[in-house]
Amino acid sequence: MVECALRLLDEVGLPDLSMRRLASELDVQPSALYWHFVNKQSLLAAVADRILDAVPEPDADWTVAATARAIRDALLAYRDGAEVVMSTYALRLGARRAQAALVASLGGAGTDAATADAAFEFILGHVTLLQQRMHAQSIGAVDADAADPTANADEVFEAGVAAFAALSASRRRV
Amino acid sequence: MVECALRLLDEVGLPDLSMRRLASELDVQPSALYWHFVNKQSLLAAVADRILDAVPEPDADWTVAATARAIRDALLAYRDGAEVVMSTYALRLGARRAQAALVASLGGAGTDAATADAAFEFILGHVTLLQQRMHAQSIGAVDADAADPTANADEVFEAGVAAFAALSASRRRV
DNA sequence: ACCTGAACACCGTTCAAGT
DNA sequence: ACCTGAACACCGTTCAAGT
Repeated sequence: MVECALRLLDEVGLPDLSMRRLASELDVQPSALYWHFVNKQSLLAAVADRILDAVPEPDADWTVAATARAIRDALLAYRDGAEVVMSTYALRLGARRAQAALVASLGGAGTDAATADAAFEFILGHVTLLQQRMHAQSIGAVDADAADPTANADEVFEAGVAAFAALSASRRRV
Repeated sequence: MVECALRLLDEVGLPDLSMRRLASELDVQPSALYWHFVNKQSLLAAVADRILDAVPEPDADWTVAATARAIRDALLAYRDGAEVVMSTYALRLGARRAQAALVASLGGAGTDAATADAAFEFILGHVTLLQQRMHAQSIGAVDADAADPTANADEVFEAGVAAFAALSASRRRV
């Protein structure tokens, strides 16, 4: 059922992922879904967890850049993946996993927890905006003369990662 | 009319900011709104621009930290402010203003544009998550024994800002 | 344990018609 | 130029009742 929701998300996007549509995809009445999940929020939280399952276990041998890229790629693997994770982040059902991976890469606990959180917030913001632009582009709701907005996404991402990696390196020197 | 939408947003939050509700607040039929805006998206884009109007003009004398804080505070000034800006960011109707301010603070054009974009993505991600947690808390949809999730938000924000400020400083040294 | 059927209180958007 | 009235095709969620 979460699998079906994940597949549907990738097909139609978050705005069109409705309980009714998911139900009909499962050949079931909409009300049937509420035996399995109390509401749509918790269904989406389960979907968000599944998306972040692709992030590898925390490992201190990974660089911040590598971990950041792994998280980014997990979010990019499904349409509107970042927005789903963001919208259910408050419930903290998954996410910890990704943050733990970042903490490990930053090389230490304690003082680096805040930096890991900040790095995670950057990644989520980055990918959400990127996926939004991808959608706007597919709709054609963008100036035709404007340059492909997703073209320099990698450059921006690397700039952000470089900032956090530099901070991490300077701390290690201390 | 945008003013009314802004006020309503702050009162009821983004999920409850419907065209129908806004219409009734204006003592008008819902269909009347569509003479002024083609759809809800463009109405929200206008609201997003209004939110970012509070960000000061680009000024090279401002530090990255100061500019970042100004943007954060503009987003925090209205309920769900960051989410509104994110959801309409693809259209690029405002946002440029905030990014220009960051570019100026980073002290230069060209090579720092990507860093400014990354910093902006961090701020948006940070505040979106913060406001989401604030909402979850007001609903009580969070473990009662968990520590106030907004408590260390400042620390996380400063850690992120420090990362971008450090990168900017090291570039200046070159 | 798991699902149906029917209802409740909503949505965004369109469009002829009014003034 | 600006708004109404009525409709269309949807929503999330609840709850008695079925099996």
